[in-house]
Amino acid sequence: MSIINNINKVFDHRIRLGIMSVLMVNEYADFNMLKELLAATDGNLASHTKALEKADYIWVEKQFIGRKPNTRYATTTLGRAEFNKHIEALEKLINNQ
Amino acid sequence: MSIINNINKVFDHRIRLGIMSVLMVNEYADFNMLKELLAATDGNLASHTKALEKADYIWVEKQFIGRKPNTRYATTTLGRAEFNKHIEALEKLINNQ
DNA sequence: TTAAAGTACTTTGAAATTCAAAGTAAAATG
DNA sequence: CATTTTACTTTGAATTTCAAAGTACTTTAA
Repeated sequence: MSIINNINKVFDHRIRLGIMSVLMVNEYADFNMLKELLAATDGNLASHTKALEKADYIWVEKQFIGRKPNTRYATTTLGRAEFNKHIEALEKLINNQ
Repeated sequence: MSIINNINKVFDHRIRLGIMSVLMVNEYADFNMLKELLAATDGNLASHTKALEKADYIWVEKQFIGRKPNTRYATTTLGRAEFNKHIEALEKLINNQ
């Protein structure tokens, strides 16, 4: 078992780590909120949210606000658990291995 | 300025994060030590050390131990500084953004 | 009222990155 | 001395990342 064993590949990328960090403290965040907070381009953000969706770490809710489409994201139970595991592994790696 | 502004792209990958973590607490680590600690394949480890070298975050010393070649790595001053910045940014992101 | 510009995403495919298999060269083993 | 092992490096296929372009409206403005 290596020292990076519990570091989750899905959270390797800073944008995905950022999305999760936002969603750990906000019940929901919509596309534009994430886009602004992370300074990501549309296409880029879409692919990273899709990767987290595919892993079943976040889920997506599409609705209309007034006449405008709105896409918002939230963590799944699995996502929260995996994120916590990842953070713990990160701390262990950095502080004492 | 986004919430992931000081997250360093070079440290996004778990193997590179692992290499740096090892080298922050060990003055030197050789190829085989890193390979074992990180459970990486030869080619994979070589490309990640090369990436850190290219960024000037680590440097490489090639010597012979007895009759065998030995490649060992150590952090640069820049590497240590950038790693510390990264860790600080990670903590900020995870704990309060 | 309809043309132009903006919003909210999604799709696309080129570019960059990741990865392990294969290669190299010398050492150790039998 | 033939074979295997060690210590890496090279290679290029596979995967991932990225932003430009596309889609489907809505809003503004003439």
